[in-house]
Amino acid sequence: MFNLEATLFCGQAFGWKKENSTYQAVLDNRLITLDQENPFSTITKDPYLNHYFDMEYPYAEAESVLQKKDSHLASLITAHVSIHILNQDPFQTMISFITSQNNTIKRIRSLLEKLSQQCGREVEEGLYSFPTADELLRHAGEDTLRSLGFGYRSPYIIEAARSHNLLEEVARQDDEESARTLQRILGIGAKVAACILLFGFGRKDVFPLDTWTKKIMKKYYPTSEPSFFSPYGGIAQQHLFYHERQMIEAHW
DNA sequence: GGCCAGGAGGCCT
DNA sequence: AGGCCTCATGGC
Repeated sequence: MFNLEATLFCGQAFGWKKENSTYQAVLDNRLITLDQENPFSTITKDPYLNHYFDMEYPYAEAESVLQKKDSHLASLITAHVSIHILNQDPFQTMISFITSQNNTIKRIRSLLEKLSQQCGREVEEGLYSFPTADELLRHAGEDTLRSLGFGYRSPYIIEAARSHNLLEEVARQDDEESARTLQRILGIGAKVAACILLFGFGRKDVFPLDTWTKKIMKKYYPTSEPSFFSPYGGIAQQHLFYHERQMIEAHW
């Protein structure tokens, strides 16, 4: 059991939709439908979903270590129950977080959906898979991406698709070296590289530093660095980020 | 209500 | 330090 809502909508994945009383996404050319009331039986029965939702990772232990480290995080983890880090496809993760730069979650979701419609396969009426690198390059050039609204990120996405073979190297390298490898791709800097490693390669100790998490560090941990949360920086970051987003949404 | 800056989970030059 | 695509948002 974990917090599915937080896991799906706290900014690590952009393809899930809340539809009637279900959550839906296309994963690996398959339409996945989870019942909001009872999603976990579906997940645990399906080996693919079991891995996608990272059910094999010992979250209880990681959370316990983080809770002992600091009281702020302790209360957040207690409140959130458990947020999992999804094992997403590395290529999809790379394109998604290139798209995310200087952008809002709403627009990121919309852009990636358009990209899937343009380049992916229609798995069910109106529902498209996320394209592979080859599919993307076959069905879209820089001009197509610009017309879809990707703006200056368009050449970055083409470049990343052409460089998708680097992802195999990344998988074999440690956190620091793999971050450097990713940053060889035009349009990928330190922040986007960190997101790809955490959300596409399960690197639980990578802590993406962006405008939000920098503010969070300044506010709650003015004398600490993200390495304070090691070896679970990525998990800590999810709880800190999710909480800060909640505060803003609650303000409405 | 309409207009217009400044910002949005960065990165490049 | 500035510029970049585009769009939703808030301030006048």
